[in-house]
Amino acid sequence: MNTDPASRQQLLDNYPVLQQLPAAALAAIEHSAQWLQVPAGATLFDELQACQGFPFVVRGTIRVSKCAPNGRELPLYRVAAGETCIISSSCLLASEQYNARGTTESETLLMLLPKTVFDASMAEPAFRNFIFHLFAERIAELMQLIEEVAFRKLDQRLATLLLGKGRLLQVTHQQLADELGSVREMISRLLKNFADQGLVRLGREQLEILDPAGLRQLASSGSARL
Amino acid sequence: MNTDPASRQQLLDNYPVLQQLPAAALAAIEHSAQWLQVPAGATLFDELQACQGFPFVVRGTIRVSKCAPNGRELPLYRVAAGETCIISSSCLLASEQYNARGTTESETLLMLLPKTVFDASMAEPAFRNFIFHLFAERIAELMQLIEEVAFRKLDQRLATLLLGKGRLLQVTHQQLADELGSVREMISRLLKNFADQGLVRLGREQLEILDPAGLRQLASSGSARL
DNA sequence: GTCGCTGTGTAACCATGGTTACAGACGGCC
DNA sequence: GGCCGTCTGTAACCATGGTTACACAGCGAC
Repeated sequence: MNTDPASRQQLLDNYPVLQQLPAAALAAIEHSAQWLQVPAGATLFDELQACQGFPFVVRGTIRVSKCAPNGRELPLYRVAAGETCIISSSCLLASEQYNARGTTESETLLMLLPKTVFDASMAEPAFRNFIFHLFAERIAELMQLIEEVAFRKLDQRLATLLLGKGRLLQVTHQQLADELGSVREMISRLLKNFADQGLVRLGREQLEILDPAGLRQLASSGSARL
Repeated sequence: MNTDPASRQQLLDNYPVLQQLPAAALAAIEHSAQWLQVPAGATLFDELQACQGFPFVVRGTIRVSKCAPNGRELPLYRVAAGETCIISSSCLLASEQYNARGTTESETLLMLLPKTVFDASMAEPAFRNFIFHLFAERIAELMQLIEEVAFRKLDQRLATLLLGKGRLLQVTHQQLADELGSVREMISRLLKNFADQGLVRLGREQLEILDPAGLRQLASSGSARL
């Protein structure tokens, strides 16, 4: 198939497990895999769709999210280069339909492995272990997310979101809202609050963090609203 | 170790995968496993605790849930005989701490496999596949749960909960509240609503479903509150 | 410049659901 | 019967967060 050598090298660099496979197995994968170059914002898969194949992300990231009927959207996790999409794995293994949506966040290059070849590859211990360990790691993230949406308040979640991304963020309120499964107006409201308390300074499409410690405290404990 | 023959047979019946293992592997498991007979309501593991071992449930069920600081509790899933606990698997594989609580729902008999032996067993393809497939199946349930708590309203969730358990339920309002991560008063309120609409009839520690179709409709679509 | 798009500020309103605080009902036990 | 514990009913209140509806600011295209 179309195998641009540079991309192939990137694939192998990002997924070292592929080099641990027997030559024949790797050849089988490369022979039947389909390469896709996708622009930012494209929908790779959606709810109720059958899973076509297993994606290896070579460049870019995929954002996997649940969508509410009214258009709100809650991101579940992201798949960066070298990682795997547990929903895809899960669907392929259990032969189920997708139960979330996957969209590209930036221009993305991926190699798509057909279900039959994915199944065959699972016979390889190295490959199986690779998938398995990423599965295990992602579980904790999902648990964390459940706890977040079920029990934590929006201002706490927002504060958490703002932390650990440097002093100056280039984001719109809408993007923050999407990240939390909320709406723009709520974010504006809460951010204004934060600003009033001297925690942040607001600007068009940007946000300066003035008091990380204060934010951290707000994130973990009680709120101070409206 | 203490291996009551009847329990051993139950173990093998519930976990056929064990019989597919080489005799030596099974022997190793049986040799180092620890049997536990636990009363109902006992806490098997809790958040921030290291994972001691991998449980095979022979009789009874384990309820795994997230706990909010204020005492509210949201069940994530249950582990019945023959099933596995993905949090335990995940913790053992990733060497992480637990991030949820596990309690027995009834008197429970389980066989606990130490981490070292669990790791060793993962070398067996049959065992690995067994764990893996249950992993895959549980993922969808967790996604479903995230969608529930993030987007669905309490009356819809309650209606869903009531369905598919027969005409006459023996439950207290408190138990229903615990099942949904809510509080007793809300459940009473909503149930009274349901009763006013002729969907159910209420009684002490019991609940008769009069109009399953109506409930189903409410569960899937719009509400009618207060 | 001005048109128009995107992003922001803001206020009023409303739906949801949690909290507090009782009263009473049922049933078991003495 | 009387006492007590559990379960239920209910109402008032409040916090959270989503909805609606604007006004306006920044900025690029023309």
